[in-house]
Amino acid sequence: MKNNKEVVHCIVDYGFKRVGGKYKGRILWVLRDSVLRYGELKRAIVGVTPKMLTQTLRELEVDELVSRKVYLEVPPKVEYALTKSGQELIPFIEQLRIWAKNQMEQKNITVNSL
Amino acid sequence: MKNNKEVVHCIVDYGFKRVGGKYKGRILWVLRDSVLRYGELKRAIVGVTPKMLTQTLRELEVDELVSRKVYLEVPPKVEYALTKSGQELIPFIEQLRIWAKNQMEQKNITVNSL
DNA sequence: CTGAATCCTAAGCGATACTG
DNA sequence: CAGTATCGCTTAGGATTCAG
Repeated sequence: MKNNKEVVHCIVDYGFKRVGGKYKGRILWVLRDSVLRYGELKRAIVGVTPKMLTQTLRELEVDELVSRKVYLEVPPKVEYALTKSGQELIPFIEQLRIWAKNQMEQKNITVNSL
Repeated sequence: MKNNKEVVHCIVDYGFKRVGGKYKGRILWVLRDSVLRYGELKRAIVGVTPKMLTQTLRELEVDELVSRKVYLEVPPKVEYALTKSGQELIPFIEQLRIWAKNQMEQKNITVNSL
């Protein structure tokens, strides 16, 4: 049993808690313009384990940033998409991305391509 | 000795890593329009311990989001301020804050006032 | 006043195996 | 295909004390 009492100190705090953690930002970003299946997400988010992917998707679902649609087929098919709230987050992630891009160029940092 | 090899999977990942952690967002936000001394920051960021405050400020310094100015006086006086890169981050935090405010209103969430 | 040092806990995360 | 279950590690973070 998990104790879900989250202490929110201010509005900014609340906002960062929604998109914090190791994978949330990347997941929201890859879902920005396409609905993706579980396996597609798994391949897109390099390095994520099934456990963490599922866990993170559940949290995003609870916060209503991502929706989950199950197709009753064999083999199973599940699609993930941004909700309206999730989409509203994209422009701001885009800003962060532009900022990050500039920083990385200034500091000559390159992306780790496993 | 700490191993500083940070694995960056993509640009968005890099961006979130710069502002991630429990206090970075709040610190950047309170510094948005004022230069603050260590003690003032301590009072502003409710619940932070000196260890975490110092540690977080050091990380922000290394990333060059915050500058540290020491006055050689007795008693000591140290001022923290946003750098140019840090200031460039404010619009994005502001957007996130607006988004969070809407979310909290929709969900009837209130801020924890210790 | 502005921290540093130490010790400790919790939780986030990883690896692996298994299933309807 | 889309997940669970289990175990174990690592590290972020907390509590407290001390110091220039």
